[in-house]
Amino acid sequence: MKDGRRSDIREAGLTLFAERGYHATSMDDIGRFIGVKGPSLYNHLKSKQEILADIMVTTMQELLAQFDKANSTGGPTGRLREGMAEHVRYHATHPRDVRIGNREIPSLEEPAHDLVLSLRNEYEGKWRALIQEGLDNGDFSIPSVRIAVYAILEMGIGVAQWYRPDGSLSLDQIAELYAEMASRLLSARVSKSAPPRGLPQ
Amino acid sequence: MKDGRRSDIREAGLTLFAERGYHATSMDDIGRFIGVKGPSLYNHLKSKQEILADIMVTTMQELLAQFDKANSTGGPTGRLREGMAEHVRYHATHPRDVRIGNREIPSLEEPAHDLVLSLRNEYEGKWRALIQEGLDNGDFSIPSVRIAVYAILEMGIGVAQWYRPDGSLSLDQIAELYAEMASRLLSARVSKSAPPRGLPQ
DNA sequence: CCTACCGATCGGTAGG
DNA sequence: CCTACCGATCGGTAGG
Repeated sequence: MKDGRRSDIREAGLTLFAERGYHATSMDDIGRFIGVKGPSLYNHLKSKQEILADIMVTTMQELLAQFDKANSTGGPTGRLREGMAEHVRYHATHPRDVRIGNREIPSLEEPAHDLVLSLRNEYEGKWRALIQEGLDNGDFSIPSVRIAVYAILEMGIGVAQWYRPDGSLSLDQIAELYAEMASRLLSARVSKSAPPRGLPQ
Repeated sequence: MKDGRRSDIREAGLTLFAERGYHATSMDDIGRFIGVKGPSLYNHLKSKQEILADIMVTTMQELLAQFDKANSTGGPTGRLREGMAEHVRYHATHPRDVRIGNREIPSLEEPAHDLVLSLRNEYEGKWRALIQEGLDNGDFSIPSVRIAVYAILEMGIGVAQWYRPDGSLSLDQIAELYAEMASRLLSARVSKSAPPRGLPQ
């Protein structure tokens, strides 16, 4: 059942699509990356498009699953901090997936295109619900839930563009810093259940 | 001197590169957009790459010029608010340019590729200087200037993806909202020179 | 501004 | 897994 070649091809697609883009990567390029000729890839898949769809759908499903874990218990302030930390951790540790996910939407064909868009909407919806809840119970203060969600998600996505594992801040420190920035952005009240942990400086 | 066709071609490139991507747009597509055949374009330019380079270099130069105007006078808090409002206004009103600028960097050839990267560095450097100044004089409080700059710029860039002129908030209201979010993110002290203007709700 | 055409490259198939 | 090859499409040129 486990097809090792399938995951080799996926890995090659992740690297090459992220570096050059989908349309600038040929099947020969992908084959060369794993040491075979282009046409040999068709023993493991039906089309180039299949590689892209697999990457983009799986990425959104993983992101949703991670968020659900972080968003399961506690009040809005604590869940905001945990959710943001997880959002940042995911983007920092999956830079190729995220880069492709934000860049190749026009390159996706149906039905994967619609599926990915609906998964993105689902993810945004979970965030809207969380922030709306905090607004309703007085934990947060912000003029527009929708715009706050855009701002918070977008600033976390950016981490994928600059994070390096050998940087001066650890991933946990960076995740905590973004959790703090998201809290400030919403003027979140300090909660007892999730006190801010120590930040550098 | 004014070659009307040149700006027609640029406009076509803006629309098509933003929608489909550079490599997924052919010279015939661009020609069709302005009502000529693909080969006729070569009377006005030397290569497809020239269209992309023109778009990306001009965009970064405009963004830098806009920032310099907004960042010219006052203390860090006021300049932060004005700079952020202008950053957001530019991204909201140039969605195609910005989308191309953030997506087609790998499609750019030298020397334009290096030029655009250095213009981006210059833009980030101006923001770092502004925030460092506010940190030094006690207007701002944030553990990492570099990460705060990434977060602030990135959340403003995101506006290009969702802003519509016929939305419920005006562009000035949106710009002001982002200026407020950036201020909160930096825990900016309220300054006398640039009091927060009225926000919706 | 056009038609005709070039060499190169593409995704994918045939056949072994 | 390979070689050989297909039809289509690409950016760009020639020549008018």
